[in-house]
Amino acid sequence: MRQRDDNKRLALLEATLELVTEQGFSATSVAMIARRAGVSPGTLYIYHEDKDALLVSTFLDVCDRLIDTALGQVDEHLVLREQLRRVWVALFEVALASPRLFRFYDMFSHSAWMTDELRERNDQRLAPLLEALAEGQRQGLIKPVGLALLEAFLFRPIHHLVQSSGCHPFEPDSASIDMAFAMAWDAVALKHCASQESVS
Amino acid sequence: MRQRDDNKRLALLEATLELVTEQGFSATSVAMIARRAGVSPGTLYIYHEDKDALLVSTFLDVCDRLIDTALGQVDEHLVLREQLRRVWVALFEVALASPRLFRFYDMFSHSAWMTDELRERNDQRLAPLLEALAEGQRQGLIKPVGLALLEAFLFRPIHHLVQSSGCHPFEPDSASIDMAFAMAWDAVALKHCASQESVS
Amino acid sequence: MRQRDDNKRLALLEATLELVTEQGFSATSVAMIARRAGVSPGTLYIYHEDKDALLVSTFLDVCDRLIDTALGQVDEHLVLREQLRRVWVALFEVALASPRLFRFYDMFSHSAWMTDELRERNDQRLAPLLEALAEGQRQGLIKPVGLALLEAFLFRPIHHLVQSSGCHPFEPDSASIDMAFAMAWDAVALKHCASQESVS
Amino acid sequence: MRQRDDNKRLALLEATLELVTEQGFSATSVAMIARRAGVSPGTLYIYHEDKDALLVSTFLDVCDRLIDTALGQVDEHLVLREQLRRVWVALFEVALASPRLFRFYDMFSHSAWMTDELRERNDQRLAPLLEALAEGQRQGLIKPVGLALLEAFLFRPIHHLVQSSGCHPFEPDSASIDMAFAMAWDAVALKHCASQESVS
DNA sequence: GATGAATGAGTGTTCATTCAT
DNA sequence: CATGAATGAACACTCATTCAT
Repeated sequence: MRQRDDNKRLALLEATLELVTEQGFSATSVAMIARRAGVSPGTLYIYHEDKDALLVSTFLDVCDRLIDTALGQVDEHLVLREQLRRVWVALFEVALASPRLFRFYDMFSHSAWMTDELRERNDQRLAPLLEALAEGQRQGLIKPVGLALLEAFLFRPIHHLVQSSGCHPFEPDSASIDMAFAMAWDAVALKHCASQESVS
Repeated sequence: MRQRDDNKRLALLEATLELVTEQGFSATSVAMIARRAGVSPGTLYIYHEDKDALLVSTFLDVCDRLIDTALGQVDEHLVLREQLRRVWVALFEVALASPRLFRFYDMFSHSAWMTDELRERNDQRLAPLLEALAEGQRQGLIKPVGLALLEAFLFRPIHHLVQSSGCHPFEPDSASIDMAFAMAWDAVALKHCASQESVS
Repeated sequence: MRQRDDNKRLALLEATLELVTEQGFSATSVAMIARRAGVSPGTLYIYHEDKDALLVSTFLDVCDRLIDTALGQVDEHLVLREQLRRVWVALFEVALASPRLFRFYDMFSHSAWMTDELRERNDQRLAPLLEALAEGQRQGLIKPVGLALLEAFLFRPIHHLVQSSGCHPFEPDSASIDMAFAMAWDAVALKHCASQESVS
Repeated sequence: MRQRDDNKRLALLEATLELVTEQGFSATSVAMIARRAGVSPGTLYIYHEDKDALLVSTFLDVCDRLIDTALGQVDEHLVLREQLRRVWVALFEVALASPRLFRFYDMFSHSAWMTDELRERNDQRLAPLLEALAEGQRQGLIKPVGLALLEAFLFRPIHHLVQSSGCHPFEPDSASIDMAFAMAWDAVALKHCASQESVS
């Protein structure tokens, strides 16, 4: 008997990621995904219950790759600002290497497949980062506002910038990323005059 | 594709807006839209060339309602900060009144139907607002950064906050909106110590 | 706008009757039925919710044709034995004219689609005939036994005989039918010696 | 298609019997049968050439169990009427013990898988019983009619009664079975007035 | 012999679109 | 202009069968 092949599982996730970001959810058929993954349509259903389950699995895989990238930079020995800067840099680097990751994440999370359950799962996986922010608030470094606001100004802009969609391009070179992060930091930091050099 | 009955045209746009935000693009069939709008599927094709054209028309309608809301607050006689604050407040008000507007905008703009052409059209419609920002940069009020960055920190967060999606709710009362706007302003403003009271 | 076409509805029922009796339920695809009926697969779904509903509708149509044939012979002015004889003759005639009718009836009624609800419906349609039998029992003409037994000996044998399946052929000519009916009558009749000539 | 493990062979037949009577032929997949039998789909093909062969084998197994039950009661030392009565009683007992047997028999024999070849095989297996009837005809006990008619009134009603399908239940207790058999006997017997007490 | 992953043709069903009325 | 019946290609999914292990 053949063993279940992890290569096939990954090939299906990768094919889904590619095709959905190229053509969109509705234009991507199960048959196309199977062909691109090099398996037959029937095989797809050994690894995934149905098309919806495949999309969700792909989303979870994408989320984990992004979240692992971010969490890999959380290091309690560094000051908060430096931790966050490294998270930013790491995410821009992964966006350069695999532009589809953020694209798929955004497509899925704005689709009708997105659920609160999935949102909560990701939030829990991000707990170390969110805890670092909470600690920053307790230390008076971060504005004492709700998590929704911190997310909106710290993380959301990343999604906008890495897709650099449309008319106003953003070139993610080292200097640009530093400037972008400085703006994020200004938004969330409880500032003292001395810190103003962040924009110098 | 003559347009005789404007009621029917609007009913179709409204039905599309409702159904797509409820069920998603792929789960929304032309027949469902027609039924919700109170017309027959055949009639739909008198007003719209095909399903794609209907989705794009709905998107343009949604964009115009949001853009008009924003532009309605641009008033050269006010200082830039106040203009932007009014834009923020107006957008939150419209989000409360018609939550589907932002939801549809985000769903569509992250879908495969979004094109650079559409993005550019919206940018041109937003010209007065973008021009006000450019003037602010010339006056040394706004950080001298590219438009992508200003968008990312001034407008993107609004989309995040009005959907208040998921675990971290954002209650858009007057105080919360002011605080949120203060963060946006801190992100983009070229600050002097005196302005620090924005977070007080 | 086109009107719903009763010819199409009937053509679908007839095509189903033909194909199922020729090939069986599982070997008969929806596409085959549609082609035989001269419509497209999609059209089938305008007239029937799904394949199951089409099969049930065909069954009901078949039942009604058989039941109407039988009930057409019920005439209170005739003695019971003559009424039943006419029912028998009429059913054999319809079996000769449309052999598929009994074949489909039996195939369906022994399949997993058969339900008590359908059985009850047919029983209610047959009420006049069953009532005549009950009256016969009150008059001492028919053995005072349950309906299941009367059915088993009066009607079930018809199904067996009209299909004349297999090795022991039954030629439904006038004399044979009369003999067969005599046997059915002997089974259910509360007999007196005088009636013995029924087998003469 | 070697047979090594007779347990597996029997488990497959039993699983087929159960699933087909529960769900019908088309709803019963090879994978379901294998799972119910506790083997893998591949193993099934060691014991049976394909699905059709499995169904036919199950049918033959069911036929043999029913035919053996009937033939076990044929005893030339008894008068014909008593022989037939014992056949009836035995078949009702097996129907009570294994209701699926008659159900499967009827489902299969009304399906498109039924062939004249199978019918003939069963007929040959039933030869002793049919021969007893022929002998009865020669002795003037049984009406001198074709085998089709004798089958229709002697055996067909059993199938109807043991399934007791639908609205008119038949309780197969000893008295009811005797009454039912009396009706069958009346149908086929060449009667003399003296025998009338059968309905007393 | 036994397994179950793999296959791909085939299924029932949907749906954007057309067109006779 | 308006209708909704009709279409048929395309879809997601199943399943009898094979075969590498």
